[in-house]
Amino acid sequence: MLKLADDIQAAARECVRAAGLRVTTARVRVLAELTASDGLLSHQDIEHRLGRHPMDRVTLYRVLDSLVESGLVHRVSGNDRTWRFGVAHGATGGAKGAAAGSGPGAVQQAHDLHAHFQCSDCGKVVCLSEVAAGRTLPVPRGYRAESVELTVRGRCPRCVA
Amino acid sequence: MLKLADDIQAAARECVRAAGLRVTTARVRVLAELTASDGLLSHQDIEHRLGRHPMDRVTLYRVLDSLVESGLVHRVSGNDRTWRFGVAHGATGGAKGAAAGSGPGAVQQAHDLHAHFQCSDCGKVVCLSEVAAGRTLPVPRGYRAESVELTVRGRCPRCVA
DNA sequence: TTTCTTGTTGCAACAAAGTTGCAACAAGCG
DNA sequence: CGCTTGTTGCAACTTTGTTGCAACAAGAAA
Repeated sequence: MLKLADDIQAAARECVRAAGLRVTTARVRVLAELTASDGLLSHQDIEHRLGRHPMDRVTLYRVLDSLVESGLVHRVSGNDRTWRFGVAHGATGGAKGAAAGSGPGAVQQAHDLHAHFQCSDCGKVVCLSEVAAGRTLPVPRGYRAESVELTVRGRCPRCVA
Repeated sequence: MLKLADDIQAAARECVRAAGLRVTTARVRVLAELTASDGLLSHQDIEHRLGRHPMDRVTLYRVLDSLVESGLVHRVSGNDRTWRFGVAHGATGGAKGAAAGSGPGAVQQAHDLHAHFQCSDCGKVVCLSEVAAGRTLPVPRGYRAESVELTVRGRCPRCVA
């Protein structure tokens, strides 16, 4: 357990450095937390997970900003008006995969096609790995499409009951 | 022009009543404003459009709530963390064109497949009418899909330049 | 190791967005 | 016309995100 946590921590540190950012404890902790989670985390989720040794709200905002900007993390807005953050795949180099195997949702693709699932009950968001949606979509003339975001809404296993 | 505005107003009034809600000026004004707009409107947009004779912020929140709950209006969250509101298709029975009655019955339309376009520059959101996306999407086992939301991001005609 | 530079953190104060409780009011019904 | 009940507006509050600034630490160089 602690071993795994250390692995994630180390991988996170490596990622932060590789991204050309200064390796600060704040960044490493946040990235590690995101890596350890199975779903995307809201700002508040992260604050909770930091438990004791909390970090200033402002710092968390700025840390997330820097991680997103550097491409290590991506940001998704669910339909509940809150941002959620998750590690951009490829970023962690499989830090978690090494320990957990590549289960469902292990692969995330380019930013071009985000596919997510959000539970309409508990609000949890997870990445859907391989949803092949038509890449070319008809938009009215005059509009220029750049990317597509696809969100499936429904119940997660926990809330299906 | 004023004629058209009156038509929209009257149609809105009719819709509110058909939805089983009390016909109040606040509701009618908001619904008319949404009907008259070509794109979706944020909370703030609506406040602006109310111009003089503004309405209390709280009231606007509650009016929008009631309209959404009754199915007259639908709510979309763009990627800028704000909700936008638009008349649910079929709700106004084409009030913008012909203000006659489409009868009491045909009020609500399928929420199943929302397709929207959001300009990454100015943030404007419009409904894409006929985007046929595969209805069946593969979700991990244990999850139950209920609806799909599809958002295309790019540049609107005004921001393409 | 020590020192220096520069990006980062935490604090305080602020701004924006949304919610709650309550008294006054008006829509719809008889 | 008057009654009942849902609606409105106000004030106060909570949540969420931002800005300016002084203190601090990461990384590189001495």
